[in-house]
Parts: sequence; C-alpha cells; structure tokens
Amino acid sequence: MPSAPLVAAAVGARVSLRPNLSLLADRCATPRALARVHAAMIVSGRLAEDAFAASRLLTAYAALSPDPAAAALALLSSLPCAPNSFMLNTTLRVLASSPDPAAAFPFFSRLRVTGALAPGRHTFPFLLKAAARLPLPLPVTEQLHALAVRHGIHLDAYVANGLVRGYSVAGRLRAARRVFDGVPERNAAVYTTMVSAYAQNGRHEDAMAAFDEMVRVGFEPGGAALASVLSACARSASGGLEMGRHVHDLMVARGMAVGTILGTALIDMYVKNGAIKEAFAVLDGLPERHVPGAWNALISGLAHHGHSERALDLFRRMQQEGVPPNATTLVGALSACSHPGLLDEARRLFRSMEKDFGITPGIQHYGCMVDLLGRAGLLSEAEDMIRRMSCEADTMIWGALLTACKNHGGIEIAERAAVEMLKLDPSNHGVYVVLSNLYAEAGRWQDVDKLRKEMKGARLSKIPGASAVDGDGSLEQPESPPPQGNVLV
DNA sequence: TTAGGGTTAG
Repeated sequence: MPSAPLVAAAVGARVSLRPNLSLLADRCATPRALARVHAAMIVSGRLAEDAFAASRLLTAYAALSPDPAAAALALLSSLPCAPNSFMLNTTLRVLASSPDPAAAFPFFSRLRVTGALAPGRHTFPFLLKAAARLPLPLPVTEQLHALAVRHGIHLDAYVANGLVRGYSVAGRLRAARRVFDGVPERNAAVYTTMVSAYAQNGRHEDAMAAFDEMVRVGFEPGGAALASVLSACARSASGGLEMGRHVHDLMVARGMAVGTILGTALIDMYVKNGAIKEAFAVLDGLPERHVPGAWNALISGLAHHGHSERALDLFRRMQQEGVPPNATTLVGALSACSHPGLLDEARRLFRSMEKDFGITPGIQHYGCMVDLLGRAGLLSEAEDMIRRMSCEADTMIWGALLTACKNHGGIEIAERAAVEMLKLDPSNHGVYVVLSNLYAEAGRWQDVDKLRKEMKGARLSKIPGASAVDGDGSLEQPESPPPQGNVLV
C-alpha cells in the first residue's frame, strides 16, 4: 500500500499521470513503483470511479508481490468502491494458485452468501483449479460440477477443462472422459488437459490418441501437450517410438524451439524406447546444456536399459563439461551401479555426494545403496544404513532389505525389517509371506505356525480379492474418499 | 481495452 510521502508525491503529478495510470500499473517492475501508481490513482479519484483501472492494479499487485494472495486481498479490502466480478475472479485465480488453494473456498462462499459475485464462466475455472490442488480433489470437484450444472455453464470449454482436470487428478478418468466427450465446442486447453490426464494416469495409448485427434482437428499443440504425449510415448507398451518420432517431426516442421523441458521429454522418449543414438543426438543439439535435466533423462534411461557403463560415462562427461549434477543425477548414476552390482563405484559416488556436489542423500539414494548392499549379502550394513538415514524410511526401502534377507537367509534382520514395514503399512500381508517362507526354509515350523495365527488375528488371510479394474480396463478408485463436508456452503 | 489450459528427468 502507498505511504504518505508517495501519496504526496503523486498529488504533484496528478494532472500528467491521470490518463495513463492503468497502463502504468502494467509496466511497473517493482512493488515500490506500483505503490506510486496506486497512490496517484487514489489522489486522482481514478481508483474509485474506474473499475478497469482498479482491476489492472490488482493484477499488477498480484504479479509483483511475494505473497500474491495477501496482496490481492489487501487491495480488495482497501478499495473505496465495491469490487467488480473481474477483480473477484482474479482474486480467486490468485488464491487458487497460491500455496494454500483451500483459501479460495471460504472466500468464494462469502462472495456467494453476500451476493457480491454471481459465479460465471470465469469463476469456475479458478475454483476448479483450486479443487484440483487439494489433497482430496474429488468431493469439491463434484460439488463444483453440480453447481456449474445449476448455472448452466458446465459445457463451457474452460469450465469443462477444469472439471476434466479435477476428475483426472482424483483418478476418476471415466468421469473426466464423460465431461470431455460432452463438450460441444472443445478448445486447445481441454484437449491438452485430456492428453495430460491420460498420460498421468498411465493410459498411454489413450493419451496418444487424444493428441492425434487434437492435431487432426486443427489445434496447435503447445509445450504441455507435447511434453505429455512424449511422456506417454516413453512409457507406452507399443507404438511409442513411432508416435514419438512423429511428434518430434511435427516440432521440427513447425520450427518449435526445443528447450530443456521438451528436450528432456524427447530424450526420455527415445532412450526409453531403446533409440539411444537419437537420444544422444537430441542432447547434443540442445542449446541449453548447462542444466542437468536433459542429462539426467539420458543417464537414468541408460541405467534403466542396463547400459551402466554408458550411463556412468555420460555422468563423467557431464562433469567434464561443467554441468553440476543434482539429486536426480545421482539417483541415475547410483542406479547405473545397481544393475551390474558395482558396489565399490556406488560407495565412492555416495560418499562424494555431499563432499563434492553438496547434495544431501534422499530416500532414493539410500534405496540404491540398500539394494546394492543387500544383493552383496551385506545385510547388517544395509540395515545400519537405513537406521542412520537422515530421512524417514518407507516400505520400499525396508522391502528391499527384506528381499535381500530372503535371498541371503538373514532371519533376524528380516524379522526387524518386517516389524518396521508393518508399522508403516499394517495391511501388507506380503511381509508375512516372505517371513513365513524364511522360517519354513530354516525348518522353524513353530514360527511358521505362530505367524499364521498372527495373520489370522490381523485378519490378513481373508482379504477379499477385490479388483480396481473396470470392465473397460480403466483403473478407478474403488471407494470414495472420506466425506469432507460441503466447502461451498 | 482487463480473466480461463497444460509440461520433462527419479
């Protein structure tokens, strides 16, 4: 907010500033410059009489402030007149993309109750964006869907786009698809969201088909659609390389700049499909080679394919070229060691992480080490490593140790790993199976029997074999998340 | 004259 001296300074500039204030607000590069324009708007009376100028000010404040949500709300409450729907919707947008998207809902409820805002087709996209960013997106998305139907705007392409996104992040692909199919006039946004909704839910062939349709009906795919479809091509069981090449050709034909994100997506697509030469060619052709992203995709992809030496060579080349490795690079390099069991090389890398690269090991780095130690039969060392980790252990890492115990017959360590796994996931009956087999192999039949009784006590032996796969092969969550109450009043 | 989409490596 403008200070008294700024207001005083603005009074002097009153006449000359008046015509261009809203344009000036757009061009301000610093909050201080903006506060000066704001002050001028106050003294000229422009803020009170011109909703357009006030709106530009709000957008400019949100863009410049380190806390856009607070800035937008502060400006709203300081206004001399009632804010218009543009400003309120803009504030909703700011809240929806803030670190606390849930704040959009009490704000919206207040506006509805007081009648300050009639929700329209610019309101729902922001509310749905906030809903999609909640830990449990489904209940609010459903409530907003119902509300949009009541307002008769659920078929608007941007509203539908928000619904598709909300259902997709909630894992409700069929609902997302139904909304998408019902949109009479689709736009590039809703196509893009559909492509990424597939890609992100493991429906790679569907993502490729949606992309194909998007291009066929004449929409220009942007970076997000391209990155999503390339990700699908990288993971698809069949036809991924062909489609990926086609996408790459399309990018070249349209003269699109291949930056880090698309370059990384292309490399990932090629290397995951075994087209290693082409993956290297993309990396070598990238203009921005000093960022680790694209290197990481290639290193990890090579490691994934069992080309450990090439992955480690590339890791060394990266350092020679002065590209700083990050945490992901080290996951790739360590997993390259993992496949052929290069324990010494991995130990050296692990030690150098903090010392040479300033990277604190995370769960995935520890995971690689535990895997390597476990496969070498160094079970105690693996257990020590898990217990001394700076980060929280998960069931994956204890599971790696348990598997190693299974292969090397370490019953006592297996028992401790099982206890830790069951603490984290009491319903994991695979733990009992592994432990039971270990006891049986050692001829400890009393322990096998005891374990069986424990399983019965925990009702683990009679878990029904429910399937989460629908008739059409789509994966859906079998149950709704717990009710969360109506956040829309 | 002001607003709406989406993304890569592990």
